[in-house]
Amino acid sequence: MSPRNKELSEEMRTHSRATLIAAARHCFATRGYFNVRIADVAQQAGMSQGSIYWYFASKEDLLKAVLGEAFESLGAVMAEAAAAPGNARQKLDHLLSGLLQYAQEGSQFTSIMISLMGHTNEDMFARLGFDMDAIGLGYTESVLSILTQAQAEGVIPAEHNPLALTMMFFGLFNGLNLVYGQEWLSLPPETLKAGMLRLLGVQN
Amino acid sequence: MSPRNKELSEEMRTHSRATLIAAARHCFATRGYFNVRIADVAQQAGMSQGSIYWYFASKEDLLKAVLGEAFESLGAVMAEAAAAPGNARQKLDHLLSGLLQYAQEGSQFTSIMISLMGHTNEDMFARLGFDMDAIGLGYTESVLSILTQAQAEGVIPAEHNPLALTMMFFGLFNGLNLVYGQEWLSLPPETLKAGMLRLLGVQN
DNA sequence: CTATTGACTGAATAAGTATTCAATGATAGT
DNA sequence: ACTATCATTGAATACTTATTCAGTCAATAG
Repeated sequence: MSPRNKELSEEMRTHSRATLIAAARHCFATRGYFNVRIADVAQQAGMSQGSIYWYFASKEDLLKAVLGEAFESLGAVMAEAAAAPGNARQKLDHLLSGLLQYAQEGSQFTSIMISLMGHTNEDMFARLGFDMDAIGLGYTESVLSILTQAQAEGVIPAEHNPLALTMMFFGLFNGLNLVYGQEWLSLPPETLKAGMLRLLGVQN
Repeated sequence: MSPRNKELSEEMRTHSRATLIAAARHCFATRGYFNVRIADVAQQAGMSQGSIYWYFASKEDLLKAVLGEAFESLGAVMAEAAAAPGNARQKLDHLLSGLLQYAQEGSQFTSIMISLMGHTNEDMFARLGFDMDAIGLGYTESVLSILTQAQAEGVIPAEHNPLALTMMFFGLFNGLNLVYGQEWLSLPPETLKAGMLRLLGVQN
């Protein structure tokens, strides 16, 4: 009286779950959450609609899983740059490179976040269980710590307000994704980095 | 054998149509097109669902009316700055002031556009009858003309690529709206303008 | 007063889509 | 071989929501 052994079962489960999340990420990123049908995700994953409900309670629950990964990986990029050894200028380079790379590899994440951010369905994120203030604060703090170090080292003039710089920096990064999709990444990285550094007031 | 006279009828019509567009603009901007129900717009306008279909063929047709106004008014801001008299530096100031003012007064438009741009439902705009390439090009050209003049006048170093500057500029402006909603407008206008000018490589 | 027109209503309809669930298939211990 | 277990299926269900339409109302010319 026993079924498949534990290991295989576990393996199937993690595999299917990952397949579904990847399919959902792809669909949400390319067509936007509200334009994607559960049937689309199932087809993309090569599974049935019913299976989705074996792993996720609802379409929103699926979105939650996708977004969770997204927030985490973006946060990691920022935190890594802030924690990197070296002077402020090196950390800034680290941050810019990391974000450019993230924009290329993790472009699906950014697309999804953008497609949701536009919808000021205020409590959508809250309903999903995300504390956006806390998440945003985490990102902000990483960049802020680099900028204040840069001011201390005289790389950025002291008269600039670091919080304002951080906001503009995030605005620029997300805005390029918003307006130009992947297209902005075809600009030379040096041009992009130079622009971001100018925005931040970095003296060359 | 005759109804209400023409003038009154016409008046009712334009009034109701404007009311509906305003209601739709408000709803779309605050909750995002896909989260808004026709019933919501009707309630916001204080009219019945049926009335909407007296004036608009469909929900999309209503969106089209709202977006048409949006594109036009944003284009006007850019074109006005480009056509203003004076040197490049003055035109840049004109542009920045215009956009900041637009962001405050016409914030609903920007929110709606953002809520739609996120959805890479490629042909949505085309289905609505908008040629996005042409519209985007119009905006780009206005800014581009100012930037090339600025380079000719030595206000911006010649080594910068004006198209890249334009893209980053649009990215920054839209990104601030995307990430921070109206909140970014509480930063001092001088701080914002200074940041934008730095991004554009303007020498002070 | 009355007939005619056109704006307007809101309940009914039609379409679309998230979710459920009874049935199936696969596996492995007995 | 048998059976318990659990992932999986996909058609049926339940629900949401855009759209329709038969009818109401207000205004006015005759």
